[in-house]
Amino acid sequence: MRKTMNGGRRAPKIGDVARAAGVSVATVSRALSAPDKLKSETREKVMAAVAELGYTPNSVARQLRVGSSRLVLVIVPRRTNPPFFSEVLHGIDVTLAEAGYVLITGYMEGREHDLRLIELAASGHVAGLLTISGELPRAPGRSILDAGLPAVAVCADPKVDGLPAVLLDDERAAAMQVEHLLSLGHRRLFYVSGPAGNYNEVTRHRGIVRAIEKAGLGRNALVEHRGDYTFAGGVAGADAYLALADRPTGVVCGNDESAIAFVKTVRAAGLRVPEDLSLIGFDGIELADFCEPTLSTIAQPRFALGATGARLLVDLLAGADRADLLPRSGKILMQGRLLARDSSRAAN
Amino acid sequence: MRKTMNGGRRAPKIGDVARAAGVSVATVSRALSAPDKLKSETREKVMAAVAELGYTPNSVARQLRVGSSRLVLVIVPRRTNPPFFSEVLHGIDVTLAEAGYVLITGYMEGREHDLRLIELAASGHVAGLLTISGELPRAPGRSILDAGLPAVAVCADPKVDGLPAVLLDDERAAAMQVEHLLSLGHRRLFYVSGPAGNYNEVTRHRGIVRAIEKAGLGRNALVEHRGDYTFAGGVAGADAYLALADRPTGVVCGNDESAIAFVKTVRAAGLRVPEDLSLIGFDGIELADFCEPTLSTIAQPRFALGATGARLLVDLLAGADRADLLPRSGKILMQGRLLARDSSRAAN
DNA sequence: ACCATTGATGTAATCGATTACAGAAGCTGT
DNA sequence: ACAGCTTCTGTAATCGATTACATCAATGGT
Repeated sequence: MRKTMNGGRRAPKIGDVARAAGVSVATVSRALSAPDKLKSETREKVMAAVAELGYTPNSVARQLRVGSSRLVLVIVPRRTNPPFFSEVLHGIDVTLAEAGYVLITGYMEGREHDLRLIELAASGHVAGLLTISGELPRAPGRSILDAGLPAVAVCADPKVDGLPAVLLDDERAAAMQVEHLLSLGHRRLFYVSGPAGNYNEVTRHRGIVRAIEKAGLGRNALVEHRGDYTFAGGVAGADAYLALADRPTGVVCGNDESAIAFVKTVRAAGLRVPEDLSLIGFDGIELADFCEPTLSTIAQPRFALGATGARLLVDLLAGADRADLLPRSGKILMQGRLLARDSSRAAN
Repeated sequence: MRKTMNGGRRAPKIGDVARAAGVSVATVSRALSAPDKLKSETREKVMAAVAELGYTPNSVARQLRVGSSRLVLVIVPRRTNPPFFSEVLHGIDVTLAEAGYVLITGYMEGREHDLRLIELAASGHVAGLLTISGELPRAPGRSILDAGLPAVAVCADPKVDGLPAVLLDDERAAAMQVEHLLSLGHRRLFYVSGPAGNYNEVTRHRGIVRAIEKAGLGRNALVEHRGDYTFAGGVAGADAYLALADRPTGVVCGNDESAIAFVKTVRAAGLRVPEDLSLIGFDGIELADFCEPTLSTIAQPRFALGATGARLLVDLLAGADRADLLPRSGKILMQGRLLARDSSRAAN
């Protein structure tokens, strides 16, 4: 099989350009990477030959020689919320591109497959790593960090000790959910949580409890129900809510997906939102603005989370000192934004 | 800056392994790529040293030497439906991994950024290309195909002449929408289309018209409204529908998103689905099963589309003859599947 | 007129693997 | 014991760029 298909011509190499321009390969290389070291006359001669032949440097060879790559591998878990992460990826991509890097995504699927990602990282192709779930591919006796690549976690508490992270200030954001409902006059709240032990859940739960304490309400102002951030979990939460004798008028959901399921379920049971109960979600997904009624929620700064994480990695790759970029905790917290929409209104 | 962080040790090279095992570099290389050419005793000695040192071959060097890569670049347009494509990507990823390739995704953002992708392809890092929108990054005077990489389009009509493609049989699928509603006894249909000129729209429209003709109904059995596959387009379509004096009882939507918007809008106007009108969407997105009422639709075989496209590329990369893998049209068509749910029922 | 200095370019070593070829070792049959 | 094989392993060329160092020309100062 021919290696190239464009008319049988093989890709031009630096030597071809040198010959065409009547100079040495060193001069061609310099024309491309350090143009001001050349006499402008020579430079133009080389550039003309480059354009003429359609030369693109073979960056595999370049990488082998200089030992550094312009590729950043972003680890994306398979089981995740695509609309949410697509916007985070966008922020990462734009930031990396501005800094001259190329984003490549590696999906974590499972054991055998993930080994491939570890090898990719160890193989010298990749300059740095980002993970958007806090997790990294693992294999028995091997870690993707063995290769010594700089790495940053975005949007999640890193499962790896000491990994720098950029994430939402979950405690504050959850407090904002509570404060919103309390400010509307609701005095008792129902909470559909995330899965037990989950970092987001633990942190947000703390924010909720503290906000209630701070408002001077007792612990019985909060009725909790264990959810799991899924649609089905929202349905189950609503069923539990409907079964209560004395229902709180405010509902805090762990995310928008379960909030939408909650609304759908209580409406099917004859309750009206927001007339009978006010509800607030978490995440700010697109759908939250399309559903009926539109959903009050806390929007995560998705683009900014990705962009900030990527910026941090780029600075690390440039050799900046970790201590100069990060607080001692190793975590940069970003703030959520309250979107007050139709699913919440003043208690009567 | 130190290159590695794992205690200052640099990554072991093939020479280090050779020394540790007391053999030559050629033997180490063979132990890894052609184990049966070695005496088992030697092989085990080498493998022990490999494990001991935690050696991973530098695939940048390998690639430079052998001239072939195991990376496949998947071109993903930024403006696209993430939940839909994430499942397609999954199919691609699994298939490529089985064949020993690694998937990397490149997002198309716009001119300057896309140039980076062209350079990545020309740089020797990449073995082959997949596009999931039919489009490829372009820059003045350059095409990503100049590098001569094998390429395949999935899920879309290729905008590039002669690019092999794997896509849905849109004409048949659209005909299935019509047949479903006709079989339920609806005799007049309202159609919320996709944007004018769009390949999917043109092809599906043909399927709809032919299905109606085949049923012996006249052209006036179909009322058409120009949509654009968005939520807002669905709202506008519903408004047009509501303004009709004599409303058809069957509604065909170009996709699920606009179908959901349509339902929401007509219900707000007091109509009931499916009591007053039956409706069918297109795509089979998750949400179609969560909304109220659950949406009848045509599910695209998303995983299979990705897997089949990736399989095709892998075969091409292995040197298979294009003519042996593809029909003369250059397109492999896959069938949609009817999901009859609550939004459609027998006409009364 | 000559040496020192600067600037521009060329020569060749280098990155870390793969692999053609050569050479060594072990067998077999006579 | 030796030619003729086979089987295994080692030596060194190679992939295409970058870059340290060498070379050469031009310039300036005295």
